[in-house]
Amino acid sequence: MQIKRQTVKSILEDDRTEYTTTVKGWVRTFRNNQFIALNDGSTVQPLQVVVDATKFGENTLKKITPGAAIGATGQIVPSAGRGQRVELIAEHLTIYGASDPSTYPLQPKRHSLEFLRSIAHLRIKTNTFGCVFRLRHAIAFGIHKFFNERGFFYMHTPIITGSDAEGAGEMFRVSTLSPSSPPKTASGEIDWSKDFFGKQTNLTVSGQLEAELGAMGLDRVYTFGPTFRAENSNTTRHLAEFWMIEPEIAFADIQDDMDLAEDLLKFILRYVLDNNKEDLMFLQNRLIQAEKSLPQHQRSEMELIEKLEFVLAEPFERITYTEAFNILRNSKPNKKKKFKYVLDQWGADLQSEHERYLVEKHFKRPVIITDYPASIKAFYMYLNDDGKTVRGMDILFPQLGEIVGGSERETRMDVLLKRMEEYNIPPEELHWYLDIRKYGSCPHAGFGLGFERLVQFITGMSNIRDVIPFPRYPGYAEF
RNA sequence: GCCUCCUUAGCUCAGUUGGUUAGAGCGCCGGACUGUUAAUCCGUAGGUCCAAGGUUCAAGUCCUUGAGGGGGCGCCA
Repeated sequence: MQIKRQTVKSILEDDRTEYTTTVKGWVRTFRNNQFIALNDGSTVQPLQVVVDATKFGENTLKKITPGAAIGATGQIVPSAGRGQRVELIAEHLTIYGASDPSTYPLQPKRHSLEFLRSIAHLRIKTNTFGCVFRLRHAIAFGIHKFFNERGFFYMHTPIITGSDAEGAGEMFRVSTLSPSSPPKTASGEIDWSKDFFGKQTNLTVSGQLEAELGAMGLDRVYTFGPTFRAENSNTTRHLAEFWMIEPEIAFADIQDDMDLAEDLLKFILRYVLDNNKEDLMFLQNRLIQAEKSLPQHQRSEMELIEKLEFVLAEPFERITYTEAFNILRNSKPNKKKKFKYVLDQWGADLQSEHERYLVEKHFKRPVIITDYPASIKAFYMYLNDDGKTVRGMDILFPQLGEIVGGSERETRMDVLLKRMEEYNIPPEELHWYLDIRKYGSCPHAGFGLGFERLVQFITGMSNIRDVIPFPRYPGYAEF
């Protein structure tokens, strides 16, 4: 008789016992020739499958090894041992796929994250990465839920772009021309008009400009898609391929923009605390274990869940660049020249050491900095009446630095054209972007949220390469 | 791109001022085990000490170059 398969999660959440069911998953350990810890990905918790060795042949028992894919049918009963509430007494066992223990790289022990990164195709089977990727899903789902509940429309902006004026970084070229013998023009240069799209194209670095077009008709939209930066960035918080959320709201100013961003971040924290407590608990314990070997002053001040609840409960600090600059200029590390970059001139960009001082030492909470000097921000940000600051805002988080960057957009055609000229962006490149200032322009604002950085913050994973299944970064594009 | 640290068994690591045959835990392999929780117990095997060159009577250990990895910085999300 075929019995419908249940997930481990649904069995563990069910109060009933004394019923027959089927589970399928992967063996984590097989203890005492008797107890299988079975994980099926539905939860970090394993289901204990109890095997009576006398009922099954040696041929079957020998294949129950770490990593093997098996199915088990039997009674769910209250566990006779400690450590789990219920267990399954196996009546039938099916070996779907054996796993050669002499070569299987995952042992029932702690592996380094660096080693697991080198076997990214298998690390998904571990508890740590199971938790990370379940949380990654929950965060993505929560983001869609948040925007849907607020009447936003999910907008798909192009991944291949013919515009090279997005201004957010170095781009990857997309081309079907032969790299060794591309067609040439009469003057000997590569003839891009012969390329697939009839022009030079790249992978997008941002969907913002197209999202602005969307907001001018749909009122409130958001993008959630992959973005690509060909920057040679070697840090724990940069990827060459990452996912970004970019809402854009019409009839809104920078205050509305900040409110939206803070609401979104808090909604997501609430959502994962409500729905992924077990995964968070596991990652929290993992961090506590990892920090035991560190000296006291290097350990986290708060545990993972405590940190998430703290950020959820407290309002983000909102200050202008000028206020931040003054705090930093008068700060101890600045006066004692402990900063690598000592601040003295208004207009200087804040370095990560400054951002971390504000967030981790001075305010001890997320900080939103607004009204940056125009010279260090993008051309599309609304120029304030002072003529030297723009209505941009960055949200800074502990450890990560900038997690959100946004602004109220420049809507005045003359000002926008002047700013583009300063940035050497030819107006004809962005004629469509300028058109929305010509036809029914209105105040609007938006921001970009780095998805992986949010996943990093919530999971506590220190390296961004460990919160995306198959990371891409300079020199690395495996799997 | 810059700075810095690291690379020893399948994994995680130890290896003293350069000195005999390079060690441990886990894993693997063989055996025991019907209430285990990274199970436990007994036994065996397992090494191009990242690579090349150099210094030295002698190099895992010192020097040079290269490769790979970690962390920090810059760029940003």
